[in-house]
Amino acid sequence: MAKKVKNSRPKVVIVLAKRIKQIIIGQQLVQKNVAHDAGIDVENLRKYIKGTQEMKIGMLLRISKSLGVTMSELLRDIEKDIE
Amino acid sequence: MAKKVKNSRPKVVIVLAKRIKQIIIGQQLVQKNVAHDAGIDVENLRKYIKGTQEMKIGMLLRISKSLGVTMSELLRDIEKDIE
DNA sequence: AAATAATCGGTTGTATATAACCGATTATTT
DNA sequence: AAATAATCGGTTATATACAACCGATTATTT
Repeated sequence: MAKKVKNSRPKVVIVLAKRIKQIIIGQQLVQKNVAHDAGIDVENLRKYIKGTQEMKIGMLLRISKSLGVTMSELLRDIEKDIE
Repeated sequence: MAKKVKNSRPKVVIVLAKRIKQIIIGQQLVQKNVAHDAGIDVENLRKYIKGTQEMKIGMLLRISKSLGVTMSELLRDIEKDIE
């Protein structure tokens, strides 16, 4: 049995991913453009959107900017969504 | 000539470090305790405080919690300090 | 229906985070 | 002044981020 339960991202990563996705959908952004604006490959952005890849602070800044929101806005009250 | 100019952390890392330090000083927190609460070695916390080490989102959450602030508060308007 | 774009889960290789630890130095407490 | 704690810049080893890319599948556009 392939026991590849490797989906153990911190919950904050998962919730952040959902928020990024909501912004993209809500503002009808195009992922390819968001990725380009953030200076990353769209396939890699997708991993952040799906929550399968955690990011560092520098990347959070790049992505939040390309989404047109501040990091603070992106993370507002996220602690409530995590517990 | 030892040309080790390796201090090229993203500016956001540097500014975040200053903010963490300000909170610790302002609230007269003890680094050793902050580190313990965050579940990290105090020497490693120091690197975040000095801005010599970038962190991932999960670590940001741990440290912000041990500082007694939310990530959103910690990052408020940080874009203005970076530019 | 065919063409095109988006999505998905994956890969490799390099850079970097993280945990744990260290000795020397500086700062604070006794 | 001596003892103790904090700071600093460093280390090693392992885990993981990131860039770049991929083929197959799904979704959308033509």
